[in-house]
Amino acid sequence: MEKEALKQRVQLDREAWVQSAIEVLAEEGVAGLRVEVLAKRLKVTKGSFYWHFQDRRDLLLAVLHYWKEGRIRDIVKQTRAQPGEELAQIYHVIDVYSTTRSRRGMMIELAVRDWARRDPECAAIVAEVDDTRLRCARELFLACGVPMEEASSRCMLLYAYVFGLSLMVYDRFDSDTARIKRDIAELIARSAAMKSQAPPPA
Amino acid sequence: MEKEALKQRVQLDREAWVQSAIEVLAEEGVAGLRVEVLAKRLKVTKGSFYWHFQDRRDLLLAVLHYWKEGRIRDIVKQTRAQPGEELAQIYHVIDVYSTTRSRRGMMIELAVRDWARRDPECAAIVAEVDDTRLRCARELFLACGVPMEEASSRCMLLYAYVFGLSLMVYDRFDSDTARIKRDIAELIARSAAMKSQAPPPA
DNA sequence: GTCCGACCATACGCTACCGTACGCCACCAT
DNA sequence: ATGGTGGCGTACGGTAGCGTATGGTCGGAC
Repeated sequence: MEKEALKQRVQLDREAWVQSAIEVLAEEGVAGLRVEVLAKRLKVTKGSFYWHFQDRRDLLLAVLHYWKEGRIRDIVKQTRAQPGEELAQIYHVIDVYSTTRSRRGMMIELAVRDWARRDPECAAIVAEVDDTRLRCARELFLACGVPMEEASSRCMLLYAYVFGLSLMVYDRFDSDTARIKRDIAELIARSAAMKSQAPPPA
Repeated sequence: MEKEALKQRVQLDREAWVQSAIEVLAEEGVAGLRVEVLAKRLKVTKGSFYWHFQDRRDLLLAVLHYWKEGRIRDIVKQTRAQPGEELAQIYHVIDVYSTTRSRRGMMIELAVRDWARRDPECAAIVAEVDDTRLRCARELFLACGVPMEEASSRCMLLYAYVFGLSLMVYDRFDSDTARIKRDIAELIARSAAMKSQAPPPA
């Protein structure tokens, strides 16, 4: 019998630590990601931690790679579209990132990016993820008939917008932020070069 | 005679501490903004710090308000345009934020925004700054003949874009990022509703 | 049964901080 | 000159966090 089935309190492995670390990362940022805090959250002591990890840096790098793998998996899944559905998929991508639905994911994203500003190793990971994101999104625009250079610009605008949006505090600016987001999605996704001019999704 | 003139080592005041704190903030983020580190940078001990400030929090709030005042001053200056020069001014604003020229200012901006994600008091300050920014930029669009709702959307897109852009690592994506930035500026600034269709600045 | 190794607890030294208490000194007004 | 005060240094207690050393426990292989 598999041990996971009956025992509530399974032995921890690296992945359990990493997943818990990502939780803390989302809530507190890298600076708040401390060994003893994490151990307390997992209801063990750091004796366990230093069994699974060389040191704190070892955990951080594991978190980074775990995050990268997950992101790239999600990206290729999100940017896969049936022929003819590419524009709708673009709208979907914008929607996913710009609404509060995926708040947790965005918190992690922002924490990692802030981290990357001061850690070259982290910046390299972010560079990989961004490169993948931009290329995948560009494919969608290209499939819609947008020429290469414009497609590059628009997908860059797309991601810069969604990340930047979650950095702003705009409650007081306009009462109808939903309309603004819809209009912006239009501006980003809709090109004069597109063949299909189907209306955006409701 | 004024004492500043001859003595290299002037007595420190609150503002000197705050300015130095903003330096550290840009380099290390709020988490790295420690009293004793700052004191060492100013070549004094923390005995001095606790003379000028109640505690660390007191400094942080002072930094926040100093930053806010500076931002709002810059914003109103940046969004002031001669009649007929409004579109050029929009391009200028995009340019200022999206190039590496004002790297230092952007580092502070990002540090403050990351800070705001976990500190409601900081978030309130950012909200004020964002509100001012958005309203001032909207005026520029309105002056260009863009209707209210579209002006709101475009200025929101503008700032979200410039902040988001500085979070991304896109070196590997395209060799000609300058062209991409120009094209994006076009997409953000140029509306079909505009009366004047003057070409963008070189 | 016993032995081994995976997993974890405990205890320790060390450093970086925070905040406080208090002492020192230069300078200014009287 | 002298006392007061602004500005800073010094010293201290306390906490949080990193990493190490070492011991305990429990399950499985034999």
